[in-house]
Amino acid sequence: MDEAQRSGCPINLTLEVVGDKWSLLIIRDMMFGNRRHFRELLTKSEEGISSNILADRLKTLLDQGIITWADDPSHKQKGIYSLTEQGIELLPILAQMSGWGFKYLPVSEELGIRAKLLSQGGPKMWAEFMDELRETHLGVKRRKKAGLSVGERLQKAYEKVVARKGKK
Amino acid sequence: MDEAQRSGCPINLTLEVVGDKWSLLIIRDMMFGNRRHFRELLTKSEEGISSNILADRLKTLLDQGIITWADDPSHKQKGIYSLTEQGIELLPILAQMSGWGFKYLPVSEELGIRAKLLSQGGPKMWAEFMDELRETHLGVKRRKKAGLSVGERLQKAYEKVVARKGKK
DNA sequence: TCCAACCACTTGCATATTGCAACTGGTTGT
DNA sequence: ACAACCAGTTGCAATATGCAAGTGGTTGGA
Repeated sequence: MDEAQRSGCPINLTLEVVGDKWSLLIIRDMMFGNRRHFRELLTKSEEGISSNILADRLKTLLDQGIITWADDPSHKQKGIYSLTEQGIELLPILAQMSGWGFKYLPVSEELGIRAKLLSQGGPKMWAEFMDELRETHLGVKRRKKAGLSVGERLQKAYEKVVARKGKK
Repeated sequence: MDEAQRSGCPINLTLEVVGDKWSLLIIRDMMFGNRRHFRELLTKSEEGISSNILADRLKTLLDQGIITWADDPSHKQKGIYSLTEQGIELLPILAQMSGWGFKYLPVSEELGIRAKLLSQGGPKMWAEFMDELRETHLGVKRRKKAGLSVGERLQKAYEKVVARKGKK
């Protein structure tokens, strides 16, 4: 990793941290797919990241304070990666990217449904989802809302599309 | 450019289009700095992109329908690059990145002031700025609002910080 | 107890992308 | 007529990425 930065512009600095093709996908999988172990991130992602790149990116994200690492008490070798508050606050960026991609790019139906819901839900839904992430990743308790969580709603919608497509 | 895509996920697709270290900086300079010619983008950016990379990225952005190119009637060699609606709608992504970078990264004071204002202004200010961009880049007339435009306000704020820092 | 499967990576090497500097061919203003 | 400006292109070195295989260890079941 190089330390020389190109400029003090916030957009530039953000791009220097997460502006590559993989970092935000790892964050996405941690947020929406609840992938927390190395192996999960490696094998359960749509895109097939290779292990050396994944290792390198996780290291960078750790250094940057976007994720943290902890032992998994259930397994001596497993570690659990968690998002920090800083990492959780990347959600609005992902949500905006998701909405833009959904509008202008050839998104697949099953993977687009989340983008659609998230986009329709707007900042209010994002804030709710971020609160859920704070609970899962930071252990911050929150008041139970009535009905399904945002995470659950997104998951259900995804599964519904997959089921429907499988039937056809 | 390769055509093989990694997945139909909207976030992934967006990253494949603008997920490199330069594309969004070019868009940023077109939006906030009103850089419209090759030479302006090349020399007046904070970061110092090299000409071959700039040429390559402009080509990609053209192919993707994010910008357009037109002759500059005032100069036979000059071309003018403009944002399309699709390009203008990248603003919320830039605004979110800007806000996140401002909050968590070592942003310089003069370059951070825009991020701060844009973040405080929220989606309403972004929408107004996008309307201004539609006027400048697409020729869409809009109703004049009272007072300074968002673009002008951001520019004034920037100049004010620069002037103050120069004095010290 | 043994062994296959799983765990988190690391290593070596080929390929692709980036970055620098110089260069091209043309236009504009004085 | 000539220097400065215009939009790039070219060649090459340095860096980053991607693939496949390997490392050293843990776990769970027969």
